Amino acid sequence: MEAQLKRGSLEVCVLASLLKEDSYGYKIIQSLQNVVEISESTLYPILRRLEAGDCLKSYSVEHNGRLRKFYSITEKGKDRIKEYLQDFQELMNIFNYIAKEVKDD
Amino acid sequence: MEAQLKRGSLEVCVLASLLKEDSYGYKIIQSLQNVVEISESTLYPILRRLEAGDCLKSYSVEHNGRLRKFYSITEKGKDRIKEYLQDFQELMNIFNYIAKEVKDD
DNA sequence: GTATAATACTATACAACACATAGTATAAAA
DNA sequence: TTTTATACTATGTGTTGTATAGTATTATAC
Repeated sequence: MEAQLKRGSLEVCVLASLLKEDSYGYKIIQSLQNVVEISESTLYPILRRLEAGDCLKSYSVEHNGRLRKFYSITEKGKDRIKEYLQDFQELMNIFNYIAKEVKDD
Repeated sequence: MEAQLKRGSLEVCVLASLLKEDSYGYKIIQSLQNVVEISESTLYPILRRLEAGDCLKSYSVEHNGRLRKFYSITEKGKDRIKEYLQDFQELMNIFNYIAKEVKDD
């Protein structure tokens, strides 16, 4: 899958993965494996950006002597998901147009 | 609509608009108005990129003393559209996952 | 008992692309 | 005669997915 097409969706995908329960970097990657392949170099910057934008809050929990950083979604994060779902309808318009032109050709 | 979400789709949208007949910048913007709002500053770079990538060919036609640049889609351009339609299925997976998580929450 | 894999991050840098802004220039319409 | 429509080019910016590299611990396999 072309990288450009994922733009805007990956962040929201990460947000959505935190709706049911808080999680941390490594586990998020695992839990999304069936949905989309997301590497560490993609995920961690996303987590930091989302936290900087108040869509996520984080707290650290000690685990085997090391700190594990957990993230939880905020109300703003939930709003962000809703906006995405609406925006995607517009993207579907574009997709439908392209599919139609191909079919008619 | 958030700009990032359009990434990768606009180019293909322009390609698809040229399937039925050749066209030129200004007219492409008009013909896509019902599908997606695309400005000059977005379209013209796209046309140049697509031509540089051999997805489009161009030729100039004199019109009212000025040259009007027409674009026609190439086989490579058509292949590009097909790839997009496939990639979009993967994007739908992401969307469906997000919608599901929201619903279950 | 040592090498490998899994866990769990941070930091730096790059490339693609949507879009803003500005500039150029002609023709038609008000 | 001023505005609107037509029809482009050029330059620069911000976002974001991803590559690469580095750090450090624990568990598993040979």
